[in-house]
Amino acid sequence: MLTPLEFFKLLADDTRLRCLLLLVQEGELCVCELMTALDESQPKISRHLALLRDAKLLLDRRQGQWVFYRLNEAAPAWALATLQQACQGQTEQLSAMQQQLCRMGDRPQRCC
Amino acid sequence: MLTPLEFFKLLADDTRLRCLLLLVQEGELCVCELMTALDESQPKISRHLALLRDAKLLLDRRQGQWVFYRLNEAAPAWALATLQQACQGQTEQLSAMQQQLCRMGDRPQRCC
DNA sequence: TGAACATATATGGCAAATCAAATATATTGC
DNA sequence: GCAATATATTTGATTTGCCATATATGTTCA
Repeated sequence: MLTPLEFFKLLADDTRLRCLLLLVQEGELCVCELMTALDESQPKISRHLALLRDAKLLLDRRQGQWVFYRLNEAAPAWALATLQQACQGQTEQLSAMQQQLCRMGDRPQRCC
Repeated sequence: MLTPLEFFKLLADDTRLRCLLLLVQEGELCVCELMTALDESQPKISRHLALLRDAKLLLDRRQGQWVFYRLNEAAPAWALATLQQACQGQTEQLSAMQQQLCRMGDRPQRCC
């Protein structure tokens, strides 16, 4: 079970926090989309997503060559609420990342 | 201005998190009360409280030989809401600390 | 009054532990 | 083989705790 301390340690990193908040807004993104939106390297993104998945904050699914990550709605209610609220303290950075996403060409199709 | 990242870094430490959550519940406590409730050394408590005060999450006031700390209600709304919610993920640890407080003899009187 | 002492809190220095980035390499599916 | 993703290793930076000590307030008593 996720404790508040473990949860806040996961949020206390810029890369992980930006991944989480962007996923709160966008619903589901693959690693390459997160790389573009955050402008970070692939191993860096992948490693941090793995930590969030191990803590059961994120769920992943493979679709062809892509792995899509999304928020785990079964996470504790207090944790989900905190993520929602953090978006309000980060609006400008979030919209900058969303613009990066929109400019990205060849985004993978979602299905299933 | 406090960013979500800075805020979560402050919460990502057991001593600071327990201080904050206990202050959310109790309203105002001095250093020696926090030492008793958390069972931690005086320099450790003092140093972490100073970080929280520097970030303007806590306010302090001196009354005689004691320094009382309390939550800064002027902190960002999303931060205050997060603290409230974290209490819900920490109820058993919080009540254990409150019991420690109740057992403490010679607690300083508040005034002003 | 003021000297000596007690209590409460803060801080500086240092060693240990933790965390994150970069690079190289491995795996998986087409 | 290629594209997308995952993992291991090394290295460097940041954080934390502990100890000793400093400061600040209060008390006692001559």
